[in-house]
Amino acid sequence: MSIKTDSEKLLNWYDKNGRDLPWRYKNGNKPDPYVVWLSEIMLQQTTVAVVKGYFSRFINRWPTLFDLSKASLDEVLQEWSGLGYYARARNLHKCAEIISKKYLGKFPQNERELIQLPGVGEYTSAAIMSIAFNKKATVVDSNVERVISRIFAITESLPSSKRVIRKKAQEISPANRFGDYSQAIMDLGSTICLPKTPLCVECPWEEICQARMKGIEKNLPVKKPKKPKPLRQGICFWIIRHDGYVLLRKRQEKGLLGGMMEIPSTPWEKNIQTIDKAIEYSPLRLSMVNWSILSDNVKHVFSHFNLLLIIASAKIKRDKLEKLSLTEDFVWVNPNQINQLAIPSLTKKIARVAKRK
DNA sequence: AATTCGTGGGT
DNA sequence: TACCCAAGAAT
Repeated sequence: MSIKTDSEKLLNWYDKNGRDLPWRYKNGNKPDPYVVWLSEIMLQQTTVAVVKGYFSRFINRWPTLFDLSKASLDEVLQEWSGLGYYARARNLHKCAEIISKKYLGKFPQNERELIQLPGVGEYTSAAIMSIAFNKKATVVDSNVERVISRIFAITESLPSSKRVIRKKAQEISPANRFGDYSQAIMDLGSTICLPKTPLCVECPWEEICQARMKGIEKNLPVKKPKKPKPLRQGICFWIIRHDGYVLLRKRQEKGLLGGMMEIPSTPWEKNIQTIDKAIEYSPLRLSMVNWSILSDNVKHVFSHFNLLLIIASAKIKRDKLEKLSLTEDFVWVNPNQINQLAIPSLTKKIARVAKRK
């Protein structure tokens, strides 16, 4: 097998069949490192279909890295709302400041410095190197893992096969057009070398694919079975002030949904508390209000657990309000403006159910 | 090495 | 419906 002609075959296929994506530079135009970086951060563990809208809104609001570096973290989190993995948004904000101040607005052009930036790991540094600067670097994302596993019929399971995969991916990388090649092999994975039903007859690498020769392409890559998601449960508190405003709370900066606004709730645990016990976690005392339990629950799926929330609703009277001592992470919000805040999808979901009650 | 980090499209 | 999966990073 000739490595040179194989990479050329893929590049020829890419020239005709490469995807038309909003962040991708058109013929002749030089890529903007800011655009490459922003899109790559958004695309981490996130589908193209979902990213498109977010990318468009970010670029419209902050056309350059310098614009983004002047935004507050809360503004960035608002715009990131619903995209998930919010540490990405926190790191994005931090990284923008580093690039604008330490690097005077220019991304460094070597992997050693790129990988030190917050939110930039092995994959993303290689993506920026190759796509933004057309320098030699091997991207290994889940597309590449699938393509390489099949081309070389690697039957060792992920993630332990990652080292072999990386080695093979580096061996077959070309001697030029580094950016195009990175995008080409990922396009191949996302449009031809599909997880369930690979379209081998359309694949420029059909003849060299060892898994195809053995007829095992659909079974690769082998993945270690994932463990089941446990169920966590809780009770959240929809607290309505006399003027209709609702009480929200900002979550701590780190960890799950860090820095995002939430409906106050009990902790989320394996066993649900009794209502009386749960209300002890509420910002309000039982004596101050009458709680009603909504008939509709909220189910939500996180990356590593399922959540079931019961909604307890209460209206607080004007004369009780002054007895309320709220720490500064609490805020009263117009329920019709909740969607403009830095909220995760869970908060949006709870609010939708609670408002239609 | 194994966990923790969201969400929604596709099947 | 219930899975699978996604241009992964940080710890």
